[in-house]
Amino acid sequence: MRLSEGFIPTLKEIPREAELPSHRLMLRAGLIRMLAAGIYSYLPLGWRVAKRVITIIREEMDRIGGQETFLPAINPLEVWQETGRAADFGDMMFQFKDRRGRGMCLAPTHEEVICDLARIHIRSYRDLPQIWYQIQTKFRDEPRPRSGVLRARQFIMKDSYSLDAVEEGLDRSYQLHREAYQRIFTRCGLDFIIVGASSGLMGGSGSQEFMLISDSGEDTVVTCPSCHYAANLEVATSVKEQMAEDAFSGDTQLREVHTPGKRTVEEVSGFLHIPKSKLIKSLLFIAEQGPVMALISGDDDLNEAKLMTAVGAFRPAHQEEVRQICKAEAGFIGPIELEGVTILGDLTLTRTKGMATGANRDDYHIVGIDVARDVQVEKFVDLRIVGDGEGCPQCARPLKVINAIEIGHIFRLGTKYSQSMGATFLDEKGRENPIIMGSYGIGIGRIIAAAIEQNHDKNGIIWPLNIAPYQIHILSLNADHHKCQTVSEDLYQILTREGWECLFDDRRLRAGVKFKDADLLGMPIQIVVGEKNLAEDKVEIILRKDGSRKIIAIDGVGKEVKKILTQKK
RNA sequence: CGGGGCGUAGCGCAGUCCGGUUAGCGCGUCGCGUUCGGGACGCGAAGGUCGGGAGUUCAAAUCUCCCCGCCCCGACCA
Repeated sequence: MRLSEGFIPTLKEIPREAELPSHRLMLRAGLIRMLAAGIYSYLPLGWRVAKRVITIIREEMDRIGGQETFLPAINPLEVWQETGRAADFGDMMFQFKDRRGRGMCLAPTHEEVICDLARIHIRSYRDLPQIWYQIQTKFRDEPRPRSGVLRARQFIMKDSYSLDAVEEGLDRSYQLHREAYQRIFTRCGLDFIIVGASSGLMGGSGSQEFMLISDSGEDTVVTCPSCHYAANLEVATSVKEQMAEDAFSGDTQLREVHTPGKRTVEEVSGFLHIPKSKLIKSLLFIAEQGPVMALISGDDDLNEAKLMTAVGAFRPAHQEEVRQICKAEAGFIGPIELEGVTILGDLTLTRTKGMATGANRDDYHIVGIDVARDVQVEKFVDLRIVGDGEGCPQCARPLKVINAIEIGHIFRLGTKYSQSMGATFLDEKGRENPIIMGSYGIGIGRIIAAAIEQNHDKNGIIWPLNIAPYQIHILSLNADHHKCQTVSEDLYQILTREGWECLFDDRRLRAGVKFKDADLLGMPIQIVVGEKNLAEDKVEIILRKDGSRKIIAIDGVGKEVKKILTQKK
């Protein structure tokens, strides 16, 4: 492609709306343009990258026996009501009515559609296993789209679904995907880790995420530098060291103390002169089953994902509800002598003594609590957020808490969807069973953004070879210099004929502009054709990756390019 | 949804507090000339519903109210 003819609008100045390096560079290099919040057009260069990524994904999916389909982006709301996810997604789902008034939506994902196909066509265990996948635009009306293409409202996703007759089949399908994903991300030039994850709205018995470590990431993962433990913060666990000493002993004389106006852990701890770890934070939520109180140590924070796992969907109680249920203001509430509330305690509190918490009476706290003796805890579960430096649950060495970008997620769904939608098959003995499903997603836009996050410098993008929009960028430094023009033109023709994809900067612009654009656009190889070297029938080859330069004879270019591009593959 | 910021030429911004010439600057664009290996220079030109609406006023980019859009923090996030 000639830059003089191409639609590759580069930007010298940083667009105001962009903060992340990847977002800025995607705009500056002319890969994307925003149409509305979280809704982007892919321009020719960006789309070339997307197509490369898609090709890699397609090859690896086909390799594990995946069959590509193309499913509707518009779905009748009904199928989403069957599984209850219309309500789960709520405002996240774009909804509208067709002309007959039928409820429709833009699909945020496709389990329901797959399940519908499966219940119509899968009859026998002989029809299984299956892996169906698609590469499609998905829609989610994110409450807060941000970070460019990383959290968009319309985005391209590869999603696949495995259908199996038996649990071991799911294991195999899951494993196949895991391996395919590793190959996909490796081929895209990404440096990633795999972490244990929460299944969230998807349900199912377990999932893993493919994560790319980056300060720009919106996810938080916990990793152990000593062993292989790695988990999303939502599900991560740890060994909390510091509580050992005085946790299981202390004053157990139960009594109320006057704590006027002392509401927060800070205030109460300071006022009563007891460490924060001896306080119990009592947090009131309204779950579907009714009010729930979560108890955690005063020096911990509640992990809402874990609470969700324990009690299902919930929301914080409103002020009036707190007053009504606990007879006191938030800040003075506690689990003791509390009627009609399900009480969940964090594991670390199980046998603690000498604790303090709210008295369910304004301006009073209770001290001298022996949790086992005094608190009617329904069950003790892990509810706390892991902190940096806490002990690894596997090897006890200090954990690290870091930011990451989620680029893929694989779920063992089980029978959640097949059961609610009646997707069943007959097994060898003629019994009807629900199909066992898995679901596996990859965000194409996220791969692109993540690749840039991981591969750029102050001058621009540094494309990994396999997903670079072009492999070679030829710069003809002086359009008025005859030899410069003919030699660069020849190189462009020859290299293209040899099968390389070339971007050819033949514009009538100053050299500096071309250098800057070449660095910004980030093709792996730059071939500089300029007067100086042409005097000796030579051109310069620059590797974008490390800036290394080599001056070689014009007729040696083909060989040199081949050498560089094939050794990297 | 809560908090904050922003909206003026294609892009980046000044002007708004304290109303008053013809609304500016840099980059980009177009024309002519000089220049030509890391975002050149000179001369000339085009380009604006000052996000939208209503109001106050002799007079509104500027003040008031309402609305819209975008960004950031938080909540949320298969």
